[in-house]
Amino acid sequence: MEFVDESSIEKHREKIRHSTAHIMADVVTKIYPKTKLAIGPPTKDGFYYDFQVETPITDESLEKIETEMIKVMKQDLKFEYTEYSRSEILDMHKDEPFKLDVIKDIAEDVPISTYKHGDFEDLCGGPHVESTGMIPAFKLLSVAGAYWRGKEDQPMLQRIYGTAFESNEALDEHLKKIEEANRRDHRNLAKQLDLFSYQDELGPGLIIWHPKGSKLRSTIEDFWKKEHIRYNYDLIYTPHIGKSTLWETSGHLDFYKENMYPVMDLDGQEYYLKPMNCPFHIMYYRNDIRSYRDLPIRIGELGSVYRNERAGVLHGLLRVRGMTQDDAHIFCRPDQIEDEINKVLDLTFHLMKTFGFENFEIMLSTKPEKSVGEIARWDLAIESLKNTLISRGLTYQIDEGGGAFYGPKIDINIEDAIGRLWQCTTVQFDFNLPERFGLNYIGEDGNAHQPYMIHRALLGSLERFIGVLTEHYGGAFPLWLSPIQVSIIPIADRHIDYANNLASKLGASEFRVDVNTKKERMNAKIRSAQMSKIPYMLIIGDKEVESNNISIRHRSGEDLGVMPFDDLLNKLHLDRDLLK
RNA sequence: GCCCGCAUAGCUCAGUGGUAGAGCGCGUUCUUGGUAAGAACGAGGUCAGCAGUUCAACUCUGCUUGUGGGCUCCA
Repeated sequence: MEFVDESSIEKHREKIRHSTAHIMADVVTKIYPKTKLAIGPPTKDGFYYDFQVETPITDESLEKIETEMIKVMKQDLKFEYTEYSRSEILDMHKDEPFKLDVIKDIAEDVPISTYKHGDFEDLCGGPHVESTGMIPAFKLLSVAGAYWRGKEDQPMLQRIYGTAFESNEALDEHLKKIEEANRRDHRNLAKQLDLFSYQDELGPGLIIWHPKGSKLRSTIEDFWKKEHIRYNYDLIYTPHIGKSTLWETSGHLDFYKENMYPVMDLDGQEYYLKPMNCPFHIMYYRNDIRSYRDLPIRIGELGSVYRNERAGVLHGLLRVRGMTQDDAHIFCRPDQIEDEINKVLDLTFHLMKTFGFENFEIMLSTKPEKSVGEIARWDLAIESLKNTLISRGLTYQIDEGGGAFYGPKIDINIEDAIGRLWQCTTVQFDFNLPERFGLNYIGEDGNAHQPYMIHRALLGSLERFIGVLTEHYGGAFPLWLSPIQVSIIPIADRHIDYANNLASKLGASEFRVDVNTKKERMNAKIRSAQMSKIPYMLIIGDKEVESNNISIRHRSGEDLGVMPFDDLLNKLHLDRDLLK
């Protein structure tokens, strides 16, 4: 079978996957007779089917289910389409509560159909492949829990995930992609590269940054600060706790309390650990009378915040309880909004491209039903966001009603080396806090006006960003980010002095250098540097000492030859500073 | 928070109702070597924690904690 374009292969896969889900449901209902069926749609990468079963389905059961599915496929049963009247359908499904729920949502005048193969008939609009024999390649992947209709107050169902493809080759390719993603998992790489850890005794979602991870992080922080100063931000520092009155004014105690750590009592005053930086930046803004001439004011901080994330959502660096946001709040006049958004986007793309991200997906979220702030402000803000995106020629999707209650926002997802999207950047208007804190500036007319407030985090949080960055590079960071940039490998002990001397000369140019003086053979030292993904290895033996040269090897395996120190330094500078 | 797994040495993992194993790493000794692992010896574990069943629990049961895959939520 050949496919002329992407969309036709996608449609074909949908049919295969949907059909595979039916076959799986067929088998599951036979192995677990009291199963109630929920829904089983195709997804971007495969399919799933949700069941309510009496005994939990385990990973071991998957094999059995697969085996039975293959039998059904071998029988090559036709998928037969039938339309029913509403009363027939309701009667057929009287013992299937979830199906009844689905039927309720189907409009009265629409015909209701099923697809049947063998003796298994499932409520379904199709389409399907012609028969069960037309599933070229499939695999069941995992079992998971899932709420009915994705709502927490609904029953918890058992979900089986699987995937199916038009050929074994395509399936293999997909499985390899999953493997590749696992190979890049930042949690494993963090152990291998000794970047960070989290430990039982500490508490979940709290990160200990090891020296190498800290080096990576501070390199990012230094770069971030330098660029923010260049883009005319004022960087400040604020405390980690604040009095309850602050959080009452900000509204966090009303709307965000369940995410905040419990109250601390001190001298009869209540304090809270901060879940966000905004109120502190506002404290700075409000510390002085502001003129329209002062605006825009851009206040930035690498602000550490603590949030009581629900235990089940924690995940490595990507979801933690203590994190540092690359936060900033911009206070500006209405006529400055568009320019400010433009500048934020300039800075975002500049940072992201420097970190090696080239492709982005942009979401614009508009006013939800429940919201604060005048309509005119919402309209102006949304228009400004749109105009800026359009004038830059950026394509974006609109999430209608997806904004926060306090303002519209742009989220930017970055695409990593293996095509996955990660949400890092968020640019949000806030009509709530300026109102609550009574922020103002004195306008040209001598009257007080409320400033626009834009909240933005570009990397998101350093934790998440470093997690993403680690997976993007598979741990092989570019030179400027590598915790150790150069490993010097003396072949024998008599070369150590030369190696140390070389290390201090490179150190003088601010390269991060390690001299491997272990009692190992050169090959073992190379291997060790290789496993640590150190970009450059400098081999020092008799030949180098005699000729006053250095032998260079790159972690790619390439032998870069022998050169004098000045050439080496130029080469490293070029890689670190110009190719960055 | 909810569903289902998992928890054995610093790391990756075997293992049995009758008081614990490998590889890597670490230490010592020998070896001083040319681009991905030189060799020998040695140290290292209340088998996550607490309770229960049992003559006997690392192994079975329950709870707790942590963690993995998801759901929900989110930087």
